[in-house]
Amino acid sequence: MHRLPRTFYNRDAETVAQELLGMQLVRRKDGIEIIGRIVETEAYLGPHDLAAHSARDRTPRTEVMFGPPGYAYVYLIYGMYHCMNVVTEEAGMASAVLIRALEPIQNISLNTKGPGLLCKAMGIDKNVNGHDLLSNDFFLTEPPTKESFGIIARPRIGVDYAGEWATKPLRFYIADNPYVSRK
DNA sequence: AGGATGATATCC
DNA sequence: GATATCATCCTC
Repeated sequence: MHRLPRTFYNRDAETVAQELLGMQLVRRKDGIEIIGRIVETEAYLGPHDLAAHSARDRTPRTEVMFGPPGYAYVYLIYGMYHCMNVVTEEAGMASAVLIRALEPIQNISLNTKGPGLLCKAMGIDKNVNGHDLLSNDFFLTEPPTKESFGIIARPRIGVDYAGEWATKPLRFYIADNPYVSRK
């Protein structure tokens, strides 16, 4: 199995968000290999993107977003759920891609339709914030067999506060996939 | 439509 | 130190 290289992540978030569709997220935990296929993502472009966490000042929470590409940015939301992002672009460019839904591939029994639920299903929490995604226990790969699919672009979810940025089509999902969180 | 639930940012 | 806010999900 071949991990995605650092150069994959060192591109603009909009491109990475689309190319992550169909890729597999692998997590090795307690001797078990958990695998999910990414079916839905959202791009957060940087400080100029009013929906991105990095649009506010650089803080301890968002520090990872400002770092080099290929690292996990994980944070607690609404006191109960975690959200997982992949940091994109070179250090200093605070952009990232939110993983919003997975199709279960291996060792997943819980619901993975939604950013909070997929983190719960894969055992992703703040302990892996800042984790290198070119590591041996938490990484992304290309699927063994490549399949073609349509990509749908829609406005991002839960960012109504972001003015004109709320309506930009930066949410991407695989057409007709039953594991997308919502249409 | 409203509640759970707590870290974080932003005020005083 | 206090409070408003949240890139969510579930139940009613």
